[in-house]
Amino acid sequence: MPRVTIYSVAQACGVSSSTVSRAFTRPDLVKDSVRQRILAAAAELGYRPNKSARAIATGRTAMVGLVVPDITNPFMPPLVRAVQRAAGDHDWSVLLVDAEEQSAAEAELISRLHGQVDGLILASPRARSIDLQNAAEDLPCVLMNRVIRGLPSVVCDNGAALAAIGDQLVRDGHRRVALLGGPASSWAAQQRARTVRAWAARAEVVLDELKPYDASFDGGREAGAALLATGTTAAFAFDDVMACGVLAELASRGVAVPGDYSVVGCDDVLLARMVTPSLTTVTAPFGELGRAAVELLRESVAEPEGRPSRVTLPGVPVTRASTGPVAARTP
Amino acid sequence: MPRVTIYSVAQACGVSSSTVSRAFTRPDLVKDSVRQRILAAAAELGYRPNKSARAIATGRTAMVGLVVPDITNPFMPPLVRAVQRAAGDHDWSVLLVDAEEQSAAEAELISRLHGQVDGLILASPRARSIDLQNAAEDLPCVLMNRVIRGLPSVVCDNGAALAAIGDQLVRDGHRRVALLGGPASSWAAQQRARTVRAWAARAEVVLDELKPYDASFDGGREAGAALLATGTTAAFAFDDVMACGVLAELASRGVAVPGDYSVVGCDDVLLARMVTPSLTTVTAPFGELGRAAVELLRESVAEPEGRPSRVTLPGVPVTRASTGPVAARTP
DNA sequence: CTGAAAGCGCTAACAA
DNA sequence: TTGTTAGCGCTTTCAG
Repeated sequence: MPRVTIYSVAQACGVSSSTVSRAFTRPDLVKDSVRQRILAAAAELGYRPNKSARAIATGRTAMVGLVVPDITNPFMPPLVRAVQRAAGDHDWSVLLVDAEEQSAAEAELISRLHGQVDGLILASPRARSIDLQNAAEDLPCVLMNRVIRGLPSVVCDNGAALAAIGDQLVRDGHRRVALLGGPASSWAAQQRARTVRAWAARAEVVLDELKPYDASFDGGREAGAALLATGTTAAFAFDDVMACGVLAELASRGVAVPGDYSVVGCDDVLLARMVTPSLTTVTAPFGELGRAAVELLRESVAEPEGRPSRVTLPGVPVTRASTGPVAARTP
Repeated sequence: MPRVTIYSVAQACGVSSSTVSRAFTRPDLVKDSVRQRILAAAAELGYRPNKSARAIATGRTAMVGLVVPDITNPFMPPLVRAVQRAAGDHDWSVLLVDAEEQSAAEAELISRLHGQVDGLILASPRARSIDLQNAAEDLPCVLMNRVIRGLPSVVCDNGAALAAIGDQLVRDGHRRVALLGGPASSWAAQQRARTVRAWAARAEVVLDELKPYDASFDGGREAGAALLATGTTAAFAFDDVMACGVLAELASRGVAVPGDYSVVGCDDVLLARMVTPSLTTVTAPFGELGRAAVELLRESVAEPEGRPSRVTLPGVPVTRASTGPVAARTP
């Protein structure tokens, strides 16, 4: 069974291969009647344009590389979905690369993608800025959840949402809250810490910044244990996963949430709804983040030398069951 | 800056382009000294083989399509990672396609991949068997967690593990347990139901099969509510996600787990450790599942007409905090 | 609006 | 062991 190509279709229609090609890529250049005939014959024969051939002829692969530091982090799947959907809207396929938490390996993985994809979306990359900048020399790149000089990026600004949740805490009587920072090297962690600090200053709340914990469930457990010694009545965790660890630790120590202690997460991953109590957190606009990233990447592909854009999307506060009024001190 | 191709490298070395090509693809056919020279020049010039060109010349894209029904299901990320790692070991890239829970769309998505990938791994596909069989006509396919006549597949057998957990339940005094089946159309759900039934018969335990619930957190909540009316003291949930829903519902109704009721999940996704109490469940051997799938796919690509193999890997029981002895009836 | 022809970068006989 | 020569399937000038 010989493969069906533009030539088979052309022959079947009595036109030249170029006309068939045009019928698919520049339909406006082909007379209506002819185009119809071609499309019909193509469908009939089961013709599928060969992507590789097209790629080699045009220099475009119609693929975008999506590099994630850790696909098992619940933040990623919704993001992957969003990116993929947005990419699909432009007939781009997504080549997924999971760095398996090896930040040092990211650069290497990225360089492997060269020539295979038209551009890269780097979701919360952990590699060194310099390596990322180098990677971007070769290939259009868009960052998500990180900002690096000279590169386009889309980030989520949780400042207002965290402040709103903080204000509610204050109304609930909390006067002293803890901040559980994420890894010091994480851009998002720095960002969130900064906005929480700013809020605390404004709200005249005492903020206890605990040492950075790992952005993981176990990191959260550690943090949860440490929390108890602080005299705080509420905590902002770096993200939902860490917050879950805090919840688990508090539960194991018989501390009631939100009765005795309030916990705030961030990102609103699926998990946030699944734990008991469900987490008060900040919903990341996954869909829009993905769309924006793809949009920026298209710009960057179209105009590699253009000035890098930055898109900032606000997170949305959601109050659930992990926060509440400070318990009346019953001695 | 002209792109660097085998020709640039050839010229730089004073050899022909084919020799350069060989130096990369069939190094054994090139004299050592020459190969060294070529590799050095290539590195110097920053040569990267163009995948599309190679694909069009060889008919192989070195890509595998990984189709998942729902990337946000926590079962998938570890599987994606495993497949990707195994694929990478053979220098295959992974094109990820998330069907976004639209089982009807799967077939369409699959057919889009035709020509773009050398083969397909379909993880827990929900499309109709006939559509999947048709897809496989065009393209080597391997199924995961589903068995369809004529297609190679790798599945996880949780029978022994579930039985072991069940036996422990019996030792803990449980005499009547519930089975929360997943969606009736799910192969895995049928499979699990079957093995639990078999165990119950053997163990002489009364099994209450509740109507199929959605394999989701909310499905689990519903199930949890229904459970209370059954007179059972323990339940096998279809998977961990559903089990989490059950936990949440029981918690909200003041039912202590495992004090008043025991809950068993399945798969051991990250989530299983994060909930309180942590879930007794069956660990799926993700790494091996991924490796096996890639291995079968390679066979299938090499020998499209070969008899389809089947690999079955056993799940491993893990006892955590969601199961325990039946509470003494205190009237 | 359509066809002829020249590549895109690489591989794979076939010769040498 | 190496070079020559055709392609792979598609796009894209350039003529017509």
